[in-house]
Amino acid sequence: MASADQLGEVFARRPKRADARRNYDALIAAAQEVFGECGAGASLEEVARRAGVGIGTLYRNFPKRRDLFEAVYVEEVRALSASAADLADRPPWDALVAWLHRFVAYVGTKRALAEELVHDSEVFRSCRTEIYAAGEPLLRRAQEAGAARPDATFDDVVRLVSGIMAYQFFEPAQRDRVLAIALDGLRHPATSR
Amino acid sequence: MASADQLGEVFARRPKRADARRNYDALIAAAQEVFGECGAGASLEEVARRAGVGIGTLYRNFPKRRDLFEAVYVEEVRALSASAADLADRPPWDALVAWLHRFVAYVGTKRALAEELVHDSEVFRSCRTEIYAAGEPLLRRAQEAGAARPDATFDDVVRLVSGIMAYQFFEPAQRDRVLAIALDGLRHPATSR
DNA sequence: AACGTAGCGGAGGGGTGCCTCCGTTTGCAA
DNA sequence: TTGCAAACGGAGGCACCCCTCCGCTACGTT
Repeated sequence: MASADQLGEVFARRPKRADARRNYDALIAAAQEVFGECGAGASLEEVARRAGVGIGTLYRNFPKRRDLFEAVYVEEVRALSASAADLADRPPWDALVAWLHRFVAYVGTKRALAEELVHDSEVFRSCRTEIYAAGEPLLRRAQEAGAARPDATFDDVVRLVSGIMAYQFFEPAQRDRVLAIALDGLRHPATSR
Repeated sequence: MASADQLGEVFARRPKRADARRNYDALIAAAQEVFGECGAGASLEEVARRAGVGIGTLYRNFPKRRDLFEAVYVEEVRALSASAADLADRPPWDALVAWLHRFVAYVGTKRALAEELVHDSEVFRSCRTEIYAAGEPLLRRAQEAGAARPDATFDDVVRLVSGIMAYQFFEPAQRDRVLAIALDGLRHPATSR
């Protein structure tokens, strides 16, 4: 699979020596934090600082800004896509909703990142494929079971949910209420209520 | 009304001398452009440059970064809130949907701005009040007519719609499809379909 | 234990943005 | 027309960031 190749390729860039690997991982963790807080425009020196690592080390591991973006992004995608597997035994609609809730958590901080990468990045395309491979069957299953409206594409659903959740909700109850409205719209007309 | 006071106050900051007024307006127009393109982190010198004005002039009119944000924001809000009036004669549901479409256009580029201002700004709160004053009656009317679900607050609707639209849609048809799904969820259960 | 090398880190040059300050220009009232 | 206060604009000081380069460190091997 082309997508697996791409993701594996990024993964394979991890260094082998113990200290180097530690730094690499610390950098990705720090980048997740910093990008989450400051968006894609965040300072790389801040990332290095927070990782407890010299700026030189950052640039050796990630020569271009985009390389760091990609590595962070791939890390997230791997986790999300893996999480689709353990939903197979749930009822179709529940499985879809549960996965979308995880998707929401994933997309929350990664918005800015995605927008940065969306411009011609092979890796980004692979990640999309990966996510779609994980989530699309869940939607199809719900549609085949008559639980979800048949005219919605998976891409529609992704945009529906991820957009809503990108906003900060100070009140969790409201977040659920809004998501519920959206999901009601996604339900199959005959089935809803 | 407290909100009108606040908005009027910002409005009153406009300079009186003809050349100064021209520059002030050019700055706001340029800022709308630049913030739309680059987000809230955009360079103020770029704004001045694009307005064809010295950086000093920018800082005299808007001593703090936030002042410029507020002025741009207030400008948008005035337009949006005014636009609710000419929907009064449409059927309740149609009026709501039409206004939400305008809201979408408004919110598209102002996302970053809003996030910047949301942290303790009196003016921002006034703008919220202003928008809610314009939009909330439309929702209430639709709910009273039995066209919209009664458990949704106006705040819910704002978040539902604005979140979705914050993403760029390359295909307008998809944007409409996604919005339609969300609005279906907003419809009253008994009325939908 | 000793060594070769992969990896480290931060100094530093270049660039950009923020904001202030002040000599110059210009609108407008008399 | 003239005068002056209001407004202009950009030079410049400061801060931060990007990225490169190279002398030093310490990992893992023998």
